[in-house]
Amino acid sequence: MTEIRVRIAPSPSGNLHIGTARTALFNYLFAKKNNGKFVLRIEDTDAERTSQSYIDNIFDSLKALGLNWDEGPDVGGPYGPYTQSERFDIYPKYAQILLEKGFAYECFCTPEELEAEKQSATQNKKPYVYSKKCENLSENEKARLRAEGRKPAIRFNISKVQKTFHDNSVLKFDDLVKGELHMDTDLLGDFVIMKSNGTPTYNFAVVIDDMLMKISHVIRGEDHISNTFKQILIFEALGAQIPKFGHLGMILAPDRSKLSKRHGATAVSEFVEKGYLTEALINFVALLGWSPSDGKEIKSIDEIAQDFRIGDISSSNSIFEYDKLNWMNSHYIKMLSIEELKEKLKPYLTKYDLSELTDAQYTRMVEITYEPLTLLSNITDAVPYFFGEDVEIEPKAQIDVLDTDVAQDVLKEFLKQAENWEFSEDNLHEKLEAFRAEYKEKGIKPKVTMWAIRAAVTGRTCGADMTAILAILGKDKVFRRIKNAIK
RNA sequence: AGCGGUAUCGUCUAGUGGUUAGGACGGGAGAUUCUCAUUCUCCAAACAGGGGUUCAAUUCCCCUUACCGCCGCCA
Repeated sequence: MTEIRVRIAPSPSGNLHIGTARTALFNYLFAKKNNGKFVLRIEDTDAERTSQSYIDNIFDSLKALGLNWDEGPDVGGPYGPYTQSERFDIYPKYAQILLEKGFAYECFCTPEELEAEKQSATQNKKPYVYSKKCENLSENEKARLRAEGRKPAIRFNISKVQKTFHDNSVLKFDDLVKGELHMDTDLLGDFVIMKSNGTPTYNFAVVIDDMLMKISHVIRGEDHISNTFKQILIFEALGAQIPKFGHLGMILAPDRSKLSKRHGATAVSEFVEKGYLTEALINFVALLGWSPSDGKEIKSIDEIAQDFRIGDISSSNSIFEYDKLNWMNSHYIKMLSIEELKEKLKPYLTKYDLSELTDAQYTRMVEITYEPLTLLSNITDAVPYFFGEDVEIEPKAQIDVLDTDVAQDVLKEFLKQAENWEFSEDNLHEKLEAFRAEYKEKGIKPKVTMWAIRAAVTGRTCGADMTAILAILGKDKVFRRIKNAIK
């Protein structure tokens, strides 16, 4: 039995996209489930669009998501290098083999000539297919063209290969997720495998690398289906073993267009900055197309791997809805321990002076404020009143609460009574309960009583547990703020 | 235009030749609470349309429609 080897092959022309992350995840899951290897390969044949910061971002994001690779540019492996730009000496050799076998030919067409072909095709409302006019150039003609200074590209001879290995022009393969797929290869057109500058095109480099790296299963987005037909033909022309293919539906934005910047975050790192937990991201994205056999949706990556069956992946596109992601994120936040939370929340509290709070106070603050968080970043706006001597009063709290006679009365009474209170949480809890009861006697709802205190102390009409807030702030600050609120 | 793919509540999905078509998010109602939130209970919400095949079709086949993707010396 041959080893299961899968790969994720991102192109570093941008930060790691959430869609790429999902593809990586499914590859990872497939490898884990089948005791296979998960390979990372960087596809940077287009130097123009590549940047080191993108490469770093891809590495960091994949790691953060827990999608650790067994072989890759940094960790190496038996089939390296794992960065295509470091493999440029490999591809021409195989192009040469194809040339010699007659499965490829040199093409001297200029961009202008090619453009003209395309133009006439669109004018005649026909799909564009390369004319093959360079297929049978004589050695003399090639020499003449070369003398003109023209550098040839190398094209793959589709029909020649198809005819050599198949009875008719239809090519079929069994897709792991979509079932049997077929295509009339006459419609494909002889595509370039080596550019005139000597670098390979995507379709060629992928095949050479997948072959050399002994990739057994290629799991990728369905936008690659038509490439797959071309790639299978290259495998055949080279006499190589053809991997199994599985094509995943795409992730679409809520408006059913491709998920892009204008829909919000697209890069994993952006989601993380916004305060999404990578565990939530992984869990959510796994549920796009895959569903657990026991119906329990909250699952760790390991649990998902256990239950993973590639054939059960939905073959349709799915829409990326924030509602569920947000719900899931808040769920994962609630599963964090307080110690973990204290650390993870710190990056979002830099605008405050945390040294104002003792560790015990900070702990308590986190305990009483984490529950409503959807994003870790929500903490920023949830806690300003824990810091500084005074507090900013929201207009709503001022007008609806503090400006009322009841509130003014409550505050004055509170000041009087609390003078002798010990500001421990237990004690406050007891005292406040009695305080509320007292006002309830007078026909003032508990809610109204507490609103007055809350508005004066926090500047808001809603927020965390009031007793704990008072205990954390301490008598001095609480009295100071209440006095400020009294007219 | 051509080619390929997909089609179950608004969204992610389960499921079956005979089911009250299930769950989750979101939405609505209520309970709890000092507020927001949490939690709990309940409710509404779907088999794209048309033909077949069959005793029976959401399920199998065909067509239509819609949507997505691909048609580069980008990946």
